[in-house]
Amino acid sequence: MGRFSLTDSVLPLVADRFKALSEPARLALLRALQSGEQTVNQLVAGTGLGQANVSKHLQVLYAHGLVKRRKNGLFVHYALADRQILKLCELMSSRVNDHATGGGRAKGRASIGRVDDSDEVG
Amino acid sequence: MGRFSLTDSVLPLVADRFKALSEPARLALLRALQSGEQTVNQLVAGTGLGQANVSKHLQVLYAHGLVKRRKNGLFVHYALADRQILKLCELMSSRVNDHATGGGRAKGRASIGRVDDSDEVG
DNA sequence: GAAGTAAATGCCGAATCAGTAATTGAAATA
DNA sequence: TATTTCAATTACTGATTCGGCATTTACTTC
Repeated sequence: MGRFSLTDSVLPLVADRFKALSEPARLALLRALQSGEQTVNQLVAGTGLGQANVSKHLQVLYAHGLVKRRKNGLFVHYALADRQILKLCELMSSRVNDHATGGGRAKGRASIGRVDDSDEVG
Repeated sequence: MGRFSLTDSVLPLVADRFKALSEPARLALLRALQSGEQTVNQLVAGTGLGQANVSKHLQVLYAHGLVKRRKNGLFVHYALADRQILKLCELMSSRVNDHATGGGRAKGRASIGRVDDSDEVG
């Protein structure tokens, strides 16, 4: 197929994946899973979110392949599907730092390939 | 600061950034800007979206530092803020491929560091 | 100044989504 | 069997957001 994987047909799917990461609660869950798998109760305790809320967010993460789960008696242990997810989050986090701290003007960090800088509209 | 940039205070900001990418229309706009800067009208023609719609989505992208703009008379030219954005999208796109094609079971692609594989709940 | 074009904004209806409470389902235990 | 506990689901509410239409703003040209 094409050199660019961002075809029309996958746009909604990619958007959906990003949407799965567009909630602080879900990011908090992923972060909590950094150290290893945890039960729903542990995640509830660790994040301070409600049980139903955590459960629903976990369904979303699972449906999008961001976490996997393992059942053991009464408990369901959730874990990151892979570590690449955190990479994505941290990558975005550094972008946030760039934009928030510098207000857009690079401070010497990242900003690969500026296109043009003529003048900015107010 | 910590080794992990995903602190509590940045969670909402990171989530917001992901949310900015969680719309097919906005992804289509970013993709259209791959080849270089374009005016709003060009983007309207290229994406098939309405003018007001495009304009609003561009405001979102701009507010999050994903695109920059340059005014020239009547026209406003938009361009990608940097190429890293596309990297993020393509990274996510390949994840989508992984999950959609394989249904979760890795086909030999990616999937860095599986945590555990005991049994999955239905 | 009047007219025309490009882009942004305001308003509206429809749809989506987060959070909570209450209920249900599943599994261990008495 | 009855009870308890963990997790998932349902129903509901409030808030957000997308998209389109109409309008306004900014700028050029006549």
